[in-house]
Amino acid sequence: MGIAERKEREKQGMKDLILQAAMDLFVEEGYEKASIRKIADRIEYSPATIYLYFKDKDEIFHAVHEKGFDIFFVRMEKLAVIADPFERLEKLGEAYLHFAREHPQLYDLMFIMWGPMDALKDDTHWHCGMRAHTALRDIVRESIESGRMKPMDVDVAAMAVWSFMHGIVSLHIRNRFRMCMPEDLEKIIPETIATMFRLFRQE
Amino acid sequence: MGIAERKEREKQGMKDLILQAAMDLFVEEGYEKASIRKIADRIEYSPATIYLYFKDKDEIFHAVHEKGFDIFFVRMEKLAVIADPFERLEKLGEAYLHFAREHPQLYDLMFIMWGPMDALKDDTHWHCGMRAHTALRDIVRESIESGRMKPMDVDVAAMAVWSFMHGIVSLHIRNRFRMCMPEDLEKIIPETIATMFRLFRQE
Amino acid sequence: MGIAERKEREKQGMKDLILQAAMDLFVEEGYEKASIRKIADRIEYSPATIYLYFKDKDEIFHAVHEKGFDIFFVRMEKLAVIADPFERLEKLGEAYLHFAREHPQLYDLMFIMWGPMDALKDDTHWHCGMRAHTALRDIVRESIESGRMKPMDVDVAAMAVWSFMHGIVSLHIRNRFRMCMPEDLEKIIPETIATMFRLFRQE
Amino acid sequence: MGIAERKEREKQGMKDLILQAAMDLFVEEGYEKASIRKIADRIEYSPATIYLYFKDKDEIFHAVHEKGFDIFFVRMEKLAVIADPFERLEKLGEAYLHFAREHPQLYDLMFIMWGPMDALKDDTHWHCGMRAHTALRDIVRESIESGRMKPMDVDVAAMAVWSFMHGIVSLHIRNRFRMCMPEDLEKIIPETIATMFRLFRQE
DNA sequence: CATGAATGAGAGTTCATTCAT
DNA sequence: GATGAATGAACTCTCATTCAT
Repeated sequence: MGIAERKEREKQGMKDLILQAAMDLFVEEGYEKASIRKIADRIEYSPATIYLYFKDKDEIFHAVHEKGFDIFFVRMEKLAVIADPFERLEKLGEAYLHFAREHPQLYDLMFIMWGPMDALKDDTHWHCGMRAHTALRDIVRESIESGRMKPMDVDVAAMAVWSFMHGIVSLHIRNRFRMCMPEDLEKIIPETIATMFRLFRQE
Repeated sequence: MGIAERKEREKQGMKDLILQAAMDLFVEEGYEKASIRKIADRIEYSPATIYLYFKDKDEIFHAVHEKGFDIFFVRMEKLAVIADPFERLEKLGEAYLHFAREHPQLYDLMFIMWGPMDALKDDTHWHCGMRAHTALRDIVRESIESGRMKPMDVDVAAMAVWSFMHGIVSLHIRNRFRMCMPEDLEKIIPETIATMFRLFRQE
Repeated sequence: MGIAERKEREKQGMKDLILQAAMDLFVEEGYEKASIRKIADRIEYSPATIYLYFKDKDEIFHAVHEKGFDIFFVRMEKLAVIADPFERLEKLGEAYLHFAREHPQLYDLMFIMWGPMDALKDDTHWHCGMRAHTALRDIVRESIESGRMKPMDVDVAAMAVWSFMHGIVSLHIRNRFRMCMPEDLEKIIPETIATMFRLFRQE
Repeated sequence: MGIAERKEREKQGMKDLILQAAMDLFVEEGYEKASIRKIADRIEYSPATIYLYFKDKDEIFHAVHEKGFDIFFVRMEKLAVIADPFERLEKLGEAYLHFAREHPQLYDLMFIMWGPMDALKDDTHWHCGMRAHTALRDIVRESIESGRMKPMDVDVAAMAVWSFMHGIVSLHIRNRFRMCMPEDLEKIIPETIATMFRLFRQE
């Protein structure tokens, strides 16, 4: 079994190598300009080799996408141990920020970038987004029901929280906060997030 | 002077014609897929003609960008007549949403898309962003000072408001709210915005 | 008007240049292997230039095709002056042979080669073939009705004549008569054709 | 000797397997579009395996070619039992038609297609053609000598018969008889062949 | 001023083929 | 004996851009 296993591991390793290079390129240049050739160049393989591991450009994009959500969900699920739902929501916000700062390229890909989105293959993407959104909604509902969060419509609250978090994170990683000095940003972003959650908290 | 003036006017007219077509195309197909040839076809000139008015595709991109901010600022300035600063802030939020929904690809271009930002040409972009941000900060400050908005750090509040508005608008535009039915979105988005502003209001 | 005319002539000249090179290649290497690049190389232009004159590879193929039939029909029509229908038929056979020997590549393309034949664009091809076949049928009918040709079903006779002529010509230009010395072929082919027509003649 | 023999048999078995798949593919998609990979897929071996049995695609082509002639000759030889030479000739015509209709792409490969005939490898092809032609000539000679066929030069007659048969069959196979309905073709083709032979017969 | 003509570069993709294992 | 992995070369086609006219 050793051989088959090793082969499998090597195959996965190659896929990962491609995905990493692809991700970098997608984020650096956007989906359209990131070419199979450039991906191949970067990992020092021939373009044809890419096609041994992925059917086409779309498939690469979706694979990177999925990989991003895998990491994302692992992070999210670690918060499940926090008993107080509102505290869980706050930590979720922090985790969201950290994820975005640690994997700005992935975040970009997952939540900002236009992909091919053929509707056909969109399933994965849609499913991941759905799952994340449902999780958020559940936490928000619990928070409100527990009386720790101001009473409001659950869907509205979930949309508000996600929108705010996405806004701050995406403006940040796309460098739209240039009016602040980087060292100030380091402080003001968490502060802004904290302030927002304070507004939602039921005192 | 008459001749030179007329020539200047004609030249500007041609530039506008090109920009309008370019904007439409960027809007319809995105930056990458909007080719010079397609722009030329649309205004029934030859591709070469475009180059008499703009150095390259980048320059068109930046000109469209600027034009977008022109439209944007005209909208914003109409709100100056509103006396109450917090009400002005709320209307600003509404105006922001309407701008984004009426010109989604323009919003995309201005606030989301990377574009070919060669540091060099980035000046314009930076300047526009700065101007918008300063305007927002002023309104926020006035709102807090007038006691109509909860007291908090001005920079934090400005960042919070902008982040939220950008977040909701960009998730919407880039189709990340697919979990809601379009007709529901129509209602829930304004509701969410209203809810957010209520949280900021000093009761 | 001079300028427009000259331009038109030059444009047609370029088209002809491309078509000539394309024809050579189609025949030398077959439709599949004849690439746009090779056509471009042969006329010492860039591949992209080809696309200024023809939409795609199909269009080139069909244009060559049409050109072939143009030449073909001019030849055929010259025979209309011959009063006796059966003699006209015999001369038609000779003309067919001469056309094939003078333009073996065109003949190949028109009557042997597989093209793309998308059914969609097949119209031209179909139409040309139809026209040629109808002309043949008319001559055959006249020949029989005039009593100069043995009485038989017109459709059968037309098919027989065409099949025979095509057979001998195509085996010839595709070099399937290698068992005969070239100088013998020169004699035996016309002789065989003459013999065939003698069989059809009503003595 | 047993082992070597078995190995040889197995090797031949594998070759046959490949050839069968190749033939099917050539038949279904034509030579150019039939890729080594597709052949390999079909027999569920890897593309590399093909190269253990055949040097390259050309060699496969020629082997299929030869196989085609094998089938062809088996058919032809079955007619040897017919005593009357002219009747044998007529049956040969019928057999030729049936072979072409049952294996149209094989016929195409053997008698129409250029293939990658490197002069070098052309030997086989030439030899097969020669053999077929000689057989035909012999039958024709016998027919004439027996007085059942009109007296004429043997070479001329052989060429005429083959040309006609090849013409009707190849126009049919390459879909140049589109002016007739398929169901009409079914009747008119055999009729035309019968008519032709009647012309050759000595009454 | 406007353009027709041209092109180099590059896109995604497929193929026949090789070779270490 | 069989193959997984790899690749160079080729494919059709589109693009931004230039330049002589």
